[in-house]
Amino acid sequence: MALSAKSSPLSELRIALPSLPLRLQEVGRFVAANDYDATTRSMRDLAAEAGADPAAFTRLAKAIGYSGWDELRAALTEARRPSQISPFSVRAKNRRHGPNSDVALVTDKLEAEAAGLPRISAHAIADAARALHDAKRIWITGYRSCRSVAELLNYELRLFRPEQVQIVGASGPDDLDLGAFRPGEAVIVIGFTPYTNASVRVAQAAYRAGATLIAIADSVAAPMAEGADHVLLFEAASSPGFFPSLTGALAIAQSLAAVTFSLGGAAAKKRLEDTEARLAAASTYVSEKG
Amino acid sequence: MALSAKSSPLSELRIALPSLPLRLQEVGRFVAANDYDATTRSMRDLAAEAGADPAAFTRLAKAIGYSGWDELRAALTEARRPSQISPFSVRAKNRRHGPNSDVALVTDKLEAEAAGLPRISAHAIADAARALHDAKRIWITGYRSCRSVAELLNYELRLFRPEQVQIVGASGPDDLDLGAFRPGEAVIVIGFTPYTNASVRVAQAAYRAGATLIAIADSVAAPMAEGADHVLLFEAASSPGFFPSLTGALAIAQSLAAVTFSLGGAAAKKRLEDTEARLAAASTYVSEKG
DNA sequence: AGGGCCATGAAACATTTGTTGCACGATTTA
DNA sequence: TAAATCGTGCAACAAATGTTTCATGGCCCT
Repeated sequence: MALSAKSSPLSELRIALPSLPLRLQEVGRFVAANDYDATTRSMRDLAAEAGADPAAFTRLAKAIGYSGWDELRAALTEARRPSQISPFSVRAKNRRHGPNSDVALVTDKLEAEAAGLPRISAHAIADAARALHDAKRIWITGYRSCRSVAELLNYELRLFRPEQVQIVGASGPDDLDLGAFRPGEAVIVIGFTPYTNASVRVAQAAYRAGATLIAIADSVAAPMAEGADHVLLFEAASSPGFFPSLTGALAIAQSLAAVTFSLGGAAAKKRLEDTEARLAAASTYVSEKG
Repeated sequence: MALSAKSSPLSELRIALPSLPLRLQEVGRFVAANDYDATTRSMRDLAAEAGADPAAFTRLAKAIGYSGWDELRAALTEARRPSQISPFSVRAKNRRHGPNSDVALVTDKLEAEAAGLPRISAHAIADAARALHDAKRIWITGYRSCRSVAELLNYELRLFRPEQVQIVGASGPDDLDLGAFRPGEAVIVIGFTPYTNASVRVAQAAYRAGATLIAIADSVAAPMAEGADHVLLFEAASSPGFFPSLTGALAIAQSLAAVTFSLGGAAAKKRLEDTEARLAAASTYVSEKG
């Protein structure tokens, strides 16, 4: 079984990389970034594109334990070979118990989540996005594990609508924000069983203020979905394991942001580009290499 | 680029196959059945395995309109090249318009994400979880949109290991935490293209300190994956839309937490129950209705 | 049957491949 | 400061690559 401690050539490369000479690091990075070309094109060809000496590739291979470039490339080729075994056959054996029950747990979890995603209603999301598009201001709420989803939504929406989006409670006690809800604004509340009192309070405040309420929840019976103009459902409990799954909620949040952006048209695009340009100017990102 | 928009070289081959000489048909079938080997191994090598003459490969290539085997192989190689990630601006364009384009966008996004999830390596996650289980302390890092994933991971892990988990930079400047990394501790860094400098700094600090480095990234070539003991890959660019998808990263984070919890056994379970009991006592949750 | 045609395998060809020895320069050590 | 070590590019090397040529053998047509 291929389960042994032997790892892929790319991991070997990655682990050895920091302890390598400068030039070898360069070509090592190049190989890692272009491993498909590494398996198909010639060493000299790669060297020309990487702007390095052909010999460096041979030396790199030897430095990480191969007899030469040929052997390293062969390893990369095998690692890339399309798997002939179907994932189902793997699933069939070693169920539940045994040395690899952890792996089975992960596999189950991922498959369950993948199966859950398409059940999300695309129409409902598109409708909610239109509501967001029309909103003068957008408030976002999520407590406990849902806070992460709330923050991602906040982040993405602020990329192209910086002044009009904020998380409830971000700049002080929640209660202050609750009084600020106005008609024409949108309030998003994210949550699932067991529901936190705080999120329900936010939903009620939004409802009373006449703001557009968008609930992202695991059930239409969720208390924060009461009186909501839009309810977007995901399956929190669909996955095996001990914590409810947030993948569905996150997928909804991302779709919501994407559609809202698309509704924003040229203006939104301009805003996003400005933001990206500012980040680039502040050298937030690692610069691209040739 | 030899010819204009032609179909894939493999279909060209299949079409021309019946009108070819006997021997060339055999070779052609072999190429069609083993096109991965055709792109990676040498002509003579293939000939030996197919039980044919090396010259037959050159003749086959010429028979279907290529200048030689090299050119045919180049075409096969390009046809097999993994779909490259297109930059944001390119992806933003060429969207179809129409009344329901928004709905289509959501559907595309969800389907793509569902398809991407099962590609995550369950083994790698299980291994990383074991490393987390053994770690004396766990540091978590994620900037910009990845911060949301980092915070979810932090939240879930703290449910059963409250004193040993923290987000880098949560209690002051990042730099203070970077000096606190120790061998025996684990550092998780989450990120994708374009990579923030800050996340790379954290990864390097972890490496230098001898801590166990776990990278959750979109590529093995990611700078914060260099020297990492575990790399968990997700597809950020797999989904249509304008922002990279975090669903994969989130699924990894949740699986990681679930497996780590399961490794924690009875002790972890006790911890979780205590936490839940405390939250219930503080009446955080909405009480069940009859 | 004979003559032309084409398919086929083996061997020789010019290129290109991965590798290695060597010299130069930078950095470290005594 | 001198010696030693290491990293690096260049150039020459043998091996392997794809291609071509040539001789052979089978096939069809007149």
